[in-house]
Amino acid sequence: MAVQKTAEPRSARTTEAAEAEEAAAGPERLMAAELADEIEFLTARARSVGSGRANIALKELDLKVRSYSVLSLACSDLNPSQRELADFLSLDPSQIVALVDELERRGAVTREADARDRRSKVIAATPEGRRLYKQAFALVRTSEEHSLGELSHEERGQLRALLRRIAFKSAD
Amino acid sequence: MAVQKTAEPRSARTTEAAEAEEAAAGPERLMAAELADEIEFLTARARSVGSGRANIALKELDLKVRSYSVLSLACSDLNPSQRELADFLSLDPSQIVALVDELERRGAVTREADARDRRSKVIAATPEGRRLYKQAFALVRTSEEHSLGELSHEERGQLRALLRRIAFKSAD
DNA sequence: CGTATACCATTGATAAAGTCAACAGATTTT
DNA sequence: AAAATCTGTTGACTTTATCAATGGTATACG
Repeated sequence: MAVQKTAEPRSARTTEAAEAEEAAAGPERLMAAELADEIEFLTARARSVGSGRANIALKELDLKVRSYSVLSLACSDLNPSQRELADFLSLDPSQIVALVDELERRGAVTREADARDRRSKVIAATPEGRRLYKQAFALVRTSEEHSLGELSHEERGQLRALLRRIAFKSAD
Repeated sequence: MAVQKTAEPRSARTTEAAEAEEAAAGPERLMAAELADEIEFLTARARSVGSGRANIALKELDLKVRSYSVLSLACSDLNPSQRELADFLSLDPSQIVALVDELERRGAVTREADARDRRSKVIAATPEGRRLYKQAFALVRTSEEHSLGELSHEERGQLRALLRRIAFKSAD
């Protein structure tokens, strides 16, 4: 119904500018701006669309990328502590508390006191947590596939390697 | 359960590990986790550290990456409307209102009614806004330089190109 | 023509996320 | 043993995100 024709943005033939390119129209007319060359802006936008999509996909499991990330790390055999989760996920320790609370309430993870340092608690996934993770992983996988669809396997490798270097710069 | 094995958990100064470089220990023990291979996670973390640093740098001008981005686009000669800013920056239109309000209050940008479509307002930078942008750009530049320090010029080009493709996927 | 529909900027309400200080228990340092 | 540091936790508070509703404007359609 009523195809909204986007009303020819700003480049409407202004008598004089007739020969100009015929409106790249899209919402991406601004790609010509200087900002669009800044890697940090592109990173921010990429993550926005990516995690946005992932959140939608995860909704059917009542998860968000945040809780998914915690669950994922809990499923690793690395026995992360909450502090490590906070550092790794760039979150405040208090936010981890809430996320673990929720996952624990759902029976997906457990807090077990670390024998070596009784201050910290290691987060581990329950069998049920692992089942949940499997499903979530599949959804995220599909979502990511959708987001990175245009990139070849090799290009993804490049991108991953580059991002890893800026995401985990040594202390400074 | 009772996984007391797990090789070398956290500290445990096992006599033999002494010769190794004193534990890469860092908060990045978890890089071995599956999550660390997901591009979207890396993207999220990269933008977190990046915009975090940029925000700190911009504080001396009383700007944030958000307001800086708006200002930057206002300084382009593209005459963006608020709607376009919202789309481009992945923000809600109502957030743009607040950001433009602030910049306008500071005399950095103006809202001028679009002659072609009186619903929309084009955001343009004042001379003072351009001066402010110049300073901000320098700060962001330095900050970004600090974040991407390890990447060669060529690698930055690759990264930029790859990010652009996933940040601006056509509609879907 | 006029009316219905869609759009833009704006406001306001509400939820989610981020930031910070303080605190108890545990560990390390001195 | 005392001081200093760390971990998880709570709570207050700010910022950001999300969504519905509205007035003014433009387009579509009959």
